[in-house]
Amino acid sequence: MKEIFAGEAPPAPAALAAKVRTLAPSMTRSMQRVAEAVAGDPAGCAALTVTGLAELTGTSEATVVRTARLLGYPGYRDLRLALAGLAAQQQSGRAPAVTADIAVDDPIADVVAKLAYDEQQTLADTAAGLDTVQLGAAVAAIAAARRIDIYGVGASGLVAQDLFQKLMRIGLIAHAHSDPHLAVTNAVQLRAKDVAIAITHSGSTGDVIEPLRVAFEHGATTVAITGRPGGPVTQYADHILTTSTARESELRPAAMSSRTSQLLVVDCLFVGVAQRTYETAAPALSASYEALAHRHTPRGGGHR
Amino acid sequence: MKEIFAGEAPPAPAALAAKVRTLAPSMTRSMQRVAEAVAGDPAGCAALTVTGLAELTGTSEATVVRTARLLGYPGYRDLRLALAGLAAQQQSGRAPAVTADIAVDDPIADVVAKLAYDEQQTLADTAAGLDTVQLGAAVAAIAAARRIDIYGVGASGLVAQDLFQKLMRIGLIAHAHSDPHLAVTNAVQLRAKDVAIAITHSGSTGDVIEPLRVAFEHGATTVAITGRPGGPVTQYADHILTTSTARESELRPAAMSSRTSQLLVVDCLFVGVAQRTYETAAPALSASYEALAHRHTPRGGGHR
DNA sequence: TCTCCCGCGAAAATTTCCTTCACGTCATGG
DNA sequence: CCATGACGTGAAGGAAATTTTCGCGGGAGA
Repeated sequence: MKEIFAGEAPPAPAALAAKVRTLAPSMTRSMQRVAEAVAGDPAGCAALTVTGLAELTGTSEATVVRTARLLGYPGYRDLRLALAGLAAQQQSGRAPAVTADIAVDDPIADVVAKLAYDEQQTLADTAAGLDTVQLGAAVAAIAAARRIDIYGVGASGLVAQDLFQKLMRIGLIAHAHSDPHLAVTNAVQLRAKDVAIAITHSGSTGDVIEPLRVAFEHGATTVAITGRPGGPVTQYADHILTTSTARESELRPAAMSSRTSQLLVVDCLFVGVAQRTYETAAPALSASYEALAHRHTPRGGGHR
Repeated sequence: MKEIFAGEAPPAPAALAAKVRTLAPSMTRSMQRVAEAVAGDPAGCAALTVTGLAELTGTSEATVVRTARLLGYPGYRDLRLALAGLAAQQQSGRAPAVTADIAVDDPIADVVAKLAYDEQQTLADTAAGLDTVQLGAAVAAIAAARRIDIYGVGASGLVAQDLFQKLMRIGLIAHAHSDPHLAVTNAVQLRAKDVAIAITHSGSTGDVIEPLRVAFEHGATTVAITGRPGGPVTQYADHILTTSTARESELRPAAMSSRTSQLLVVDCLFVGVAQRTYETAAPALSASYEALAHRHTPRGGGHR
């Protein structure tokens, strides 16, 4: 007899390389070897059985299956199917144009091209890896919230500010906290139907986890935007939105691509909420637009 | 007796439908049913086991295997892999239909796709439209500056903050001002060899132009990051970096794409400067990385 | 009507996949 | 310093898939 399985995570088709990168930190050594092989040569691995892949990577079949599970598939068989699909895609599509790292002596034009390409890639990965169910749930919670608190420090703090500005513009009551103490003291005020959002790439930033935990324990709906879906922050999160992790280099800190990824997620949240609250959001948006108009000097003229 | 099969035809990747049609006449009735199902719904069939497909077509497993053989595959397993590949291909083929505007009733998945696509487009436009000569000059000025002041308000204020954080991380003396009064009072301090950067999408934000003008008149090198290369701000700018302007809509304020564009420019500036000051930038970067490690809760499952 | 041939599927045989369990290893805490 | 626990790991056994074998049954030709 067959049972329809109401899975929370539909397996990823093309977002596999991204998923590998995202989940790599939470993998064990052997699993990383398997994941690496899979990401490096999808076509080749698709031709192998569990046993074959286990031998190739010098691990056991159990490890291969475990890796497949971690990547979101029910078992190796399904990973293999996805692999075949991926292989076919990058076969037909243009070559994935391996992005060289940025070197110290790259001419400035190359820097621009590489950065733009990398960020585009990051966007594609993020979009592919984003769980729309979780996103929808988060949107619904935010749209219905009495009040929204957003936590982020460092580079993620700017993303938190960005979300705050956007939500405020459509008339929602939101706050962005970058001071951990104030964040915690404010989190205590949250109740059911309020929403708390934590933004942290590493998923283990204590200054951000702590207020989220408090909010969680006070019954608020909690959302985590993180690049590590298995990280500590997720244990207090009702909804988890995963950002993609691009490989970093010396001249290209992780903060750069994680920011791009986080901003896309934040934009999605915003547009989703704006859709749901269209009746009030639309007038609020145009009102704020109007209000700003007079701060623009029509010609470079003076001012105050 | 078993015959090693010296196949003249390696399995067909995408030409499956054609093959089915070609071989249909030489098939028995049951095999035709199987072939038809396979050609009609590759994705669906790829999800089925031999038994499943046999049941679906009202035939037996043996027949399914026979059909797979006839189509040129060693067995059903390989047919299934090819099917998965085919499905993935024709899935990706229908991607670029996302150019439409975001509507109020778009499902959340569409919102994600459209936003990602738009931002990718913005990045490409920005990279294409960026004047590398101006960029190089700005980089040189920043790398040699005694001090860097950055002006931005509203959404651009966050970009200013981002640049500030980055420059600070590589040991430069930078400030980001969002308070126009403080900005002006600080701009008075600037001298030759100092750099002032104004970030404004409209190019006519008085609060940002004013401090830039003061800096300009005090002999500092001035840079404008704007979407309007002819706007008022440019009359006080030694170097102009143009950001791209994507079309906006009701649900997608201009701030969204201008921010993406501005951030790319800022990243380019940063990497360029980091290259030029590599000797000091590299250690500073790793030092800041080290310093942050302590703020992460250890038990995250992380390595490295 | 009988016979031969071929399509067809049930069930055995085999491969592949998954699960369970026990053994190292490392880190923690006494 | 050793005891203790947690975890990563692979080996072996069990489940499920795939492939093969084999025999039934139906139709065409004689």
